[in-house]
Amino acid sequence: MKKHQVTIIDIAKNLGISKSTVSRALTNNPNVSAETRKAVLEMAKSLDYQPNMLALSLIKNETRLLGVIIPDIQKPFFAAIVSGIQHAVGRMGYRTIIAQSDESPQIEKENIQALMLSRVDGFLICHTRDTRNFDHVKTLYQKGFPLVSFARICQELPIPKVVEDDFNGLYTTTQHLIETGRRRIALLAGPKHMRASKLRQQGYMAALRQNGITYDQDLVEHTRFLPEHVTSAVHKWLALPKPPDAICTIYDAGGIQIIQLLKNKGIRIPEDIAVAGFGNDPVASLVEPGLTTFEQRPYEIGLIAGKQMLDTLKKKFTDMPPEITISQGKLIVRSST
Amino acid sequence: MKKHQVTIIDIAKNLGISKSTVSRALTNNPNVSAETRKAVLEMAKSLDYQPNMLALSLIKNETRLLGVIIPDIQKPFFAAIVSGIQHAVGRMGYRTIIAQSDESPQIEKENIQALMLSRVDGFLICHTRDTRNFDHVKTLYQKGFPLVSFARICQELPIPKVVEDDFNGLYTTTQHLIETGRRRIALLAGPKHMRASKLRQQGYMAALRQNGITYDQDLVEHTRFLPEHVTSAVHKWLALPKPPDAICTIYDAGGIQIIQLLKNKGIRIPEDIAVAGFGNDPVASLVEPGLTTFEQRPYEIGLIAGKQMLDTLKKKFTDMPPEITISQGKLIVRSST
DNA sequence: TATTCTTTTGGGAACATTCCCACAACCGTT
DNA sequence: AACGGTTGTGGGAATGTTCCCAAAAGAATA
Repeated sequence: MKKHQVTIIDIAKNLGISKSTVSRALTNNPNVSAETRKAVLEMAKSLDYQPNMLALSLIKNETRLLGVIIPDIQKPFFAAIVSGIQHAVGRMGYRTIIAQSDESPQIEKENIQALMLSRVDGFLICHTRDTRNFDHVKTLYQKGFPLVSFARICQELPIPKVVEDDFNGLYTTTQHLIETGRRRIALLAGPKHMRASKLRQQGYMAALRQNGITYDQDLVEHTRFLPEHVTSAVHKWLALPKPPDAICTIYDAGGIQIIQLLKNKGIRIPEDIAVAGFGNDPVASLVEPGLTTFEQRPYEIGLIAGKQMLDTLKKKFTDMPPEITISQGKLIVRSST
Repeated sequence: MKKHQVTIIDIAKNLGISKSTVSRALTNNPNVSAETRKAVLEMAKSLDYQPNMLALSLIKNETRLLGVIIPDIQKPFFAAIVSGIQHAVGRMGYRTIIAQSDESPQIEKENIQALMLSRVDGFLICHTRDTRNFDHVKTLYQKGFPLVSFARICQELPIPKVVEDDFNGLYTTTQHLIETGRRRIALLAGPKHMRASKLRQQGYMAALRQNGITYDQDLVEHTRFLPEHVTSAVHKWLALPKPPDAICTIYDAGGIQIIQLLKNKGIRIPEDIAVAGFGNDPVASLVEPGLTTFEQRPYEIGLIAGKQMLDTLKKKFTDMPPEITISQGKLIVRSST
């Protein structure tokens, strides 16, 4: 079944020369006579020789493979980032191994350890919503692996980071809601410990403060991005003596679910309650009414992250501590507000 | 920067024993005394030894890496398949390198050649919508690479194939439209040479025939899945002396676009024209009206394809020619029909 | 013709690991 | 005491490649 693979030694034997000479001919080394090179190239072609990258990797200790750790490839946001990363690093001959953590910190850790053993040349990591311990990434850092952190970043290491326009996104969205006459604006946030959620909430609070609206703790709910959390948050808000006249969320899927819930209850959007999201997922424009949302460009985030990885691999960042890069976004107003 | 990596030779030197013995202790080979094994394990731990999979791969000529070739990871259909594949093969310690062809047959070919050089252990391939020449896959087959073809399959090789419920899907959908009183049913198909498109069209035609409806060539349009093709098809149909009272498509994105187009023209759905899709993309339930569609389970397709790959790797299919597997679907009726 | 310089080639180490073979040490049996 | 068996260990080949060093062959100079 599996026949002997053709090696440079086979070429050498067939031509009665040494493997060193064959290697030179194949690698464009100048120290070969023109006729020898020609003979080697022809023989390589006729034997259908394929270089064995494994042997090369072993010598150079470089695989040209990058590990990409994401929670879930089925989320359009992550799929777009992966696409961006691949297009950025593919030009330089790097391939990516995608590993999904399924939002489990344990699996995230296992994936990283497995890819470390596979000797990938670097890691691009987006943590699970529950990752709070970063020891596994610190180990990577100590071992000298090039690292780039994106979206849900690790702040405890001096590595390149690419994030969304968190603060500004919710600041702008909240500002827009206030400008359209809303005063009791609820916020569907994420896990309390999560950096992006905290920043987005700060943007929301800053807009309220700037417009002289007092912050009402009852109008802010924290979720772990699960549908049941959204349902209970909405029910809680609707049961308030003074229910909100607008709800903004830190993620589109939550906004879309809220639209469905409110429609089912016969509540008019945006007349009774306005709804806004974050991210501009492909679905945001398809729901009825269209979801007002702060656009993010995940593909661009991937491109930037990939670029940063290439720079790190070229050791451009030997001294200067790598900065955090914010991918700008903009508000897209649709009929939900 | 990059310090010397710890090898079994370092362990051997530190303990004053040979590398063979260290190797045995580390691989649970029985021919080591209990005390030696203990000493080796402790030393390995204290030196933070990490086995080098590259060397192992070189010896065994096996990387535990699989190449997955898809057109576009940003399409939910392919993202779900990838997820299924990963979960199926991950259990057996296989990792996947995802390569996107961006619907370009040329890039598809280049990706396959690059991954071949990287010595992946097998390929799971979904071709571009324009791939008609399969020489690159035949080369792979001749070289003995395990192959699995899914969704847009290559029919010219005796390899495992996993496909959607093509014929039945459009047969059932068309049948449903007829049962709800439709008589002039248009079909938005795909490229003429594409197997899935042909089969789906056959399902559509079979349902018409069985109900005594004569096939009208004017009601069938072929697209390359681009939005502009959809627009011109719809315009053409609406300009007919007797426009259709239903439109079914072989992909959800087309159906959704048609819904938008008709709504913009003030045409009522489903009263004036009913619309049906294929695939049950996540968005199908979110548009208004909800898109009736024939559900496919891409995650399941991925699981099956991954399973078939594992079987092929275990050489289960030495003799029997591998069959084509059809992932069953079912009609989901929503308010667009 | 001898000497130096350049070009081309071959031999072997190195990368990290496993596996086969040989040998030593120890044990029990005759 | 000699023999056969088991158990633990070391040495070296093998995987496919590159790279360094030495040497051979050829060309150019004195």
